Amino acid sequence: MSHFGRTGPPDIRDTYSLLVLNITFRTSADDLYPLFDKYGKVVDIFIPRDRRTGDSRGFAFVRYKYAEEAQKAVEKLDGRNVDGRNIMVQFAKYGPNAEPIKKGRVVEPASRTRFKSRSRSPRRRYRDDNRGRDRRRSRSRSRDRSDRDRYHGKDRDRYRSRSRSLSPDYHRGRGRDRHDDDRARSRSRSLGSASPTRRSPSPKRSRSPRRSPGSRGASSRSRDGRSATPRSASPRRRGADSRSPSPRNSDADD
DNA sequence: GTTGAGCGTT
Repeated sequence: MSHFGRTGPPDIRDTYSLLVLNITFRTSADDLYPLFDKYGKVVDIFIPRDRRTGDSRGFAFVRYKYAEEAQKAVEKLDGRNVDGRNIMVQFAKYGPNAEPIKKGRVVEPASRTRFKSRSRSPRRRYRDDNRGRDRRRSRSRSRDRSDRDRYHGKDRDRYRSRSRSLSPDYHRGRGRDRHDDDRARSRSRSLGSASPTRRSPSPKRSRSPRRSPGSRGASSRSRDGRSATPRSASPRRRGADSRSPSPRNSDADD
């Protein structure tokens, strides 16, 4: 999804990709376009975004028509303050197909390398030999937290259902079974071989042991539409829910 | 609303 072309990469055959790092998460291609376009003909600008969230990942790719212009932009825009943060512009070493770009050859003088060395933090270390996507996973520590949080939300349902849809191997192996197993184990641990007597901590402290996984499970199931059957659980649940007209209003225990 | 090493989409 480029701002110039809605159909993926326009033409990388005669374009030089530049990698812009350290940009703010709110910086968009439109914000970088005028900056890079000033130093050369920008063919296209692409900013990788999260598939789930859709927000910028913190870096962008700027495609130049000529390497010389790209090189110039790298030297000029590299370290430029954008939106409050200094961006880092450098030639992209890898293409979209995980193929090394032969064109975007880094041609920087030795003197400049030294200059950049002291200007740049040594912490920036390219992957030694691993170029797989594993790095991507561990790349976002903070992002992982967000993703994890999301997994606890509603998005999780979407992924799960989708996974099952395009995962014939898991047609009925993992996923649900695993959940069941987990639940079964949980239950078994609750009142199973675990120490039942020892399981009782200070009774006077445990005032609200209402933390039961059943609540979540029921909710999840409802979403699935599998065991909707409100009729089955109706009799019992209705009684509990029907505590509204309960004559016990003096019981302010809760 | 947050975060910060890094390499990309139809």
